Amino acid sequence: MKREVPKKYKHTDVEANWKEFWDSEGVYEWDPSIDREHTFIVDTPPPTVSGSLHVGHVFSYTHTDLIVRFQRMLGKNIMYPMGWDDNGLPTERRVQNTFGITCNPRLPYQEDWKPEQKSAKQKKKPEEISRQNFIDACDILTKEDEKAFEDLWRSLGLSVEWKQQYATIDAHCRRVSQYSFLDLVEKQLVYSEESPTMWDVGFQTALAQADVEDREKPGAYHDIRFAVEGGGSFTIATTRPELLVACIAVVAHPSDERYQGLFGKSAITPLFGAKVPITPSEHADPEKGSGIMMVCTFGDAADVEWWKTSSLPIKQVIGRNGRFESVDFTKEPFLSIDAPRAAESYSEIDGNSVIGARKKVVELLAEENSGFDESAPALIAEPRAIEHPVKFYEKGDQPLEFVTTRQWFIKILEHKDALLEQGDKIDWHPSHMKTRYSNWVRGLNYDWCISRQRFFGVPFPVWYRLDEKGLAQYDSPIFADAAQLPVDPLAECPEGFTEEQRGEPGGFIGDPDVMDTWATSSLTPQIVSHWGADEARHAKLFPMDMRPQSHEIIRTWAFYTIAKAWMHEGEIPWRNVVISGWILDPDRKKMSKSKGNVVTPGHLLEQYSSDAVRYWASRARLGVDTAYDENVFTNGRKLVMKLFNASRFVHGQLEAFGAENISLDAVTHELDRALIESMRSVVEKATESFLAFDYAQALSQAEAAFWSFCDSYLELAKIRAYSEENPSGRASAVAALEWSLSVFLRLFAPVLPYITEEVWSWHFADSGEAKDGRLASIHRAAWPSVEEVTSVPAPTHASSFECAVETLAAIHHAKSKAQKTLKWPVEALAVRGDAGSLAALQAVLDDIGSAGRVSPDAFSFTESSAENSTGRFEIEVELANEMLE
RNA sequence: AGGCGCGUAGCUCAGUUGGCUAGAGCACUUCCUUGACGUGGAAGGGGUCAGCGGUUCGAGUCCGCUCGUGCCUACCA
Repeated sequence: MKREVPKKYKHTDVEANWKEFWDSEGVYEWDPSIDREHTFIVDTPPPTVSGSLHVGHVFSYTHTDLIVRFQRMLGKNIMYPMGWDDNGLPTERRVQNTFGITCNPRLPYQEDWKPEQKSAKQKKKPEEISRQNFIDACDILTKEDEKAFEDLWRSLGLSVEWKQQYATIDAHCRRVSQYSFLDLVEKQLVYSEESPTMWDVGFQTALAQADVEDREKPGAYHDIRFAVEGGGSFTIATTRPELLVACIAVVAHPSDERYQGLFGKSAITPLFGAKVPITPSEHADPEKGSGIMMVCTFGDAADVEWWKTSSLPIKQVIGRNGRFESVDFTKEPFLSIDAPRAAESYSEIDGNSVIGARKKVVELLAEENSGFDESAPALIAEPRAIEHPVKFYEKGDQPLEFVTTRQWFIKILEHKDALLEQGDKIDWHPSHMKTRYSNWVRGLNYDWCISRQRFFGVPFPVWYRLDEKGLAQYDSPIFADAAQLPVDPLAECPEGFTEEQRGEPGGFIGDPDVMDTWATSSLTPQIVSHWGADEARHAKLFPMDMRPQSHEIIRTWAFYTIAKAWMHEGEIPWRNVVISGWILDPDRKKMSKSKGNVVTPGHLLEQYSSDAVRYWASRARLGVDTAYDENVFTNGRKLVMKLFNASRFVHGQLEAFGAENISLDAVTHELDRALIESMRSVVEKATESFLAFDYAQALSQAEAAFWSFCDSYLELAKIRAYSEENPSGRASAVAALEWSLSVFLRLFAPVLPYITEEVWSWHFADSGEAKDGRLASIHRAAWPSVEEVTSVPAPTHASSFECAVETLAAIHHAKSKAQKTLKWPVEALAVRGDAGSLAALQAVLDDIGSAGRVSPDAFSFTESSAENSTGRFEIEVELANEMLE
């Protein structure tokens, strides 16, 4: 598109214009007819559609776009899709709050139902709706956000292929996710099991190891005396006295001298009078506490591990809601030697939360006769306060408990080695990020629990038969057929059954759970490739080239994606992982919504321009955290303005000379050849950096070269460039200017897509080759290459450019020192230097003369072989007495 | 407690496999102005490269230790 050259640069106009152009011309479209080898595929992170994006998102998404734009200019067919993550808890909560609804998966779908904004009063009594209606409501709400996100991405100039969009809760993603589950069933990589699992009592759902984090919390050691059957006692220390009722054993280290006499005997728990074995176990640390400890089902992960290797029963006292459940002390496993007394004690805590129960138990333990040995309190001292790590669901606010429930798991523990190997096959940028992956895989302790007791998400394509008594037959689930997907087992019935048989003895029930949101997110490559639906497309798009993401989700998104790709196809999902750092606030804390220190990007794009914001992002190397600093936006804007002004000047010369007369064959002047020589090296270095995903270095190289081009070359060559008396010198300068500008524009195009496209359109869009019948865009132009100037010889003297710059600098210095304008004429200029440098200098003397206002006869040269400490030359400048006309 | 980073000018950061007098931008000081650009240009001040020790002809760069800082993982009796 040919554009008039504006006098002033108004980024808002320019950006609006080109944004529209790129879209209407399909500049960023993926061409399905091109083969894999010439295609570059990105596994774009689908942003969570809840609330708003902040500068941290702008930062990392720009990094991806830089690499994509570079690859596109290398001639690659680009697949750069965009997804929206609207699956899972954040959306569930927001839809509930906005529409005052709640999901009841047991309700039937109502076709004509529409969500409405509700008053605060109405929201107090949320309307119950079916799962599919809830998903519809989510669609409606997230669509608005997605539109806002898309607008921002477009403004920022992300060269996304907007025809390739997905949302993680849409039918396509649900199908892929369920298809993945069925494939894992077939490969026997998934199983369901009733076992103690990490459980959030607030959200009332099972969790996976990756969802859990440690938080430092205050706690207290309680020293509690246990009686020994047949006489005697010992003291354990615990931070969880409320779990005393769930104690199944007492253990000490086998080598611990203090307890040798107790092994094999039974202990009697205080308050509840349960007889539990005293056992030697490596699990106990003699150094810690009293060296002897109680094992409860379940206080922590160690208890679970220990219990698994024992043959002891489970004493599940904490229910799904985190409250203490009723217990019968007259029967196993809770059988007490004094059941009435145990029941009386327990009546105090039955139905309490963990916190309430703890308080009560401590009070009870402090009473006389609380133990079963002698008439003294079992709690033998005041609790000792400590700080200790406690496991929490990362989105939760109550400590996790271990609750025994039936869950689906993906087998990852037995495949650690294979998954480590897969990690090795991928190139990580920066490379040390692979260590985080490896550490995580090595440290895994649980298979991947993928079922969640939530409503909004991808359901399991599974039903269970009910026997005559109405009990579910979990051992022989009925799986959906791949052709049925996506399926909602609570709304649809399995083959061979009718809806009337749902929940009836001899009938069936649907699996009520939904999958972990990562079970779907881990399939983003397969979602984009249409795995299982379009094998030809899948073959063209999988595995991908690049996964951009941040480092805190290596343990989740990267790990799960690698695991799924390996399980389904024995492949790596992508060849490169590209990790952006974080944006830190001025106090060097991570910018995040929860900390309330976020900066939103809208006004920055307005104020500084999209190019300037992209410049800011482009300066940060991969994996490096960056402090938020608005000065960098200003630098970016200055670069944009400089490009605009320098281009305006060059364009003026090209117009005046006549575009049709410009030829690289005319580059005969020493200075111009020296410029092109230096450009060759810039192009090579920038290309090398970009190929190594180091866009920041590529930018820094291009930028340094460009400012030097403006300050030195343009100053030296400008007079010759419009001198009509010197046609060959002029032709040489104009051709050098044209090529150099085209190189700079293309080097900056990935970083500054708007200004470069704008300037490109003034001159180069006409000469550039239009592809596919589309109008030429710089973003479809070829990445600059030294091949373009093979016809231009190297300069005669390798140092002529440096000699010119040094001499001009000396002239400027003299004028600056004398506080004169740079246009002040020079009376005499004496240069001392070695013969080679003097020869190089003389080859470019005409330009120095015109730029420095030195007449040809004012120069004098003296050969000197002496080494000079400050430069190539010793230069004496004598200024004229007065400014000439 | 282990692992991985980081510590260079007042601020934000470069510094490639060890190699001339350690760089850039911003900020600061002084000056220049009208034909690409004051959103510009020129000149200048400012650093015991966290500290200590080692290898080397030579260390910001390699090795060891220490300190500070951040993240990841672990630690729940």
